[in-house]
Amino acid sequence: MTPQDLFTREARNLGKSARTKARLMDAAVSVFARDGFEAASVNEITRAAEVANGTFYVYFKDKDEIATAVAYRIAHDVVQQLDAAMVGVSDAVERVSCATRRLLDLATSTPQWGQALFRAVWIYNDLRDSVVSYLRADLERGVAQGVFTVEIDDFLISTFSAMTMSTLFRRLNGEAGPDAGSRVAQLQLHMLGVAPDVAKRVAFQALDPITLTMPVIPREMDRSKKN
Amino acid sequence: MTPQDLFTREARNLGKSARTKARLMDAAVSVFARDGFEAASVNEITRAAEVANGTFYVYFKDKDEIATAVAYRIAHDVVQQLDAAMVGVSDAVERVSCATRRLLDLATSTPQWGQALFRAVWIYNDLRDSVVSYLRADLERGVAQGVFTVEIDDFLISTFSAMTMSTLFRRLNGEAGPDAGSRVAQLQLHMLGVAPDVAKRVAFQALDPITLTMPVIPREMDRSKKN
DNA sequence: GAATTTTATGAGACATATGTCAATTAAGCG
DNA sequence: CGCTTAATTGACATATGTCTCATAAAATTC
Repeated sequence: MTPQDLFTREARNLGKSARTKARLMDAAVSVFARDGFEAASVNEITRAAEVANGTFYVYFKDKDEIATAVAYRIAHDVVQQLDAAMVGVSDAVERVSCATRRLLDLATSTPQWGQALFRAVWIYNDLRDSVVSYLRADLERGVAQGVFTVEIDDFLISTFSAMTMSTLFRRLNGEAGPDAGSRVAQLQLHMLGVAPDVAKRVAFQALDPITLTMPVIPREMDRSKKN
Repeated sequence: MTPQDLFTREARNLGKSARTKARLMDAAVSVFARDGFEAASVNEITRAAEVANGTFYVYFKDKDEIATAVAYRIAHDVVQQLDAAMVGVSDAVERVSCATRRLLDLATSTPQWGQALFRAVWIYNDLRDSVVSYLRADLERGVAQGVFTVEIDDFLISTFSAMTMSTLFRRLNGEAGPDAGSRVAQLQLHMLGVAPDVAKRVAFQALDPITLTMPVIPREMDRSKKN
């Protein structure tokens, strides 16, 4: 179990069944990250999880089921961490910039999750919507505050997200350096109509680092019925 | 043969071998567009081309070979058409806006090619570079003309392209309407530091429509040795 | 129109994936 | 410990895919 195996870590005090399921999900994350959703095979996942082929089907109906399970868990956890990292930031310009930078930091600090998140967002549209749901509010706040001078609609939001996601992609592939978050945030603010000097200052201001962590569930809670 | 079968059309006056190869390439385009590169199978391609399985291997070593052949041809043709559509446009702001809009128009006018182009650009990095090669020149021209106020480097160019490509993706999936080209061009100009009123005017100015067409090679030229 | 070269075919050897199931092993418990 | 239930296993039936090759069909040449 590597430090990347967050599900297994989370389940280490739970029953055997929960642990095996967690192992499968961690294995799925790394196989999806390496091969992509399409190319990944159930065999590859069970091999990575070090369980027999048949074990997989005890926990998941098929590849699609584990894919959605993993994708939604990752999206959920990332959104939660993002939310937590943003409490106390009220200025719209800062919030928008912060969200982009935090998302990139998080995804880069756990590359396999970052990869899986990236791939999942392309495939599951409603998942993408959930990841960017808070974005719309921040953008509209900025318009209300008079700092953004563009019309906020689905097109703008999609384009904005695409900028973030493409940066994530390049970051994960080593094509962009650690300042990529700040740089794309700056360009996004330009796009929204923020004055260049303000954009530069906010996008490059220092941010204390965070990493993706997961709760450890105590043994007592094992009573929750496993599916 | 549907009007989409551009390779077959181009090869209709050539020898049998060239025609069969063209049929395979057209079939590959539509299968790749429908299923993606990974999921596509040689069987599916030969079925679409209405040839036997073995015939495929006469012309291509494997799936990868036809994939690159198709991807590079499409990229090459699209770039060529794009170039042709831009002669006479010298203003940097107009050129940049025009290139984005034309690319989207082209790719949308032949959706299967658009899909294949989109997928290919994600997979073959050098191909992406070739598609955006002229972009750098136009961006630098704009800086020289004093109309763009950002630094032109790989990061900016990648982000810029990602905006175009994500729009292409949504356009092909019906998530964006015919004005998507103008809208994303406008946002790109904002990002580059162009004044909002200029950006709006240039991005939305009328453009006479073009569609993807291919040369018809006369029978005489059949002497070119087939690979 | 017969001979020769080019092109196309599809059966088949081999590989890998999916999902099921009867049998085996491990865990939990009084 | 012995019994019951939960968890795991891996062989197997089925399916799909890749690539080769001996052979057939078609086109070209003389």
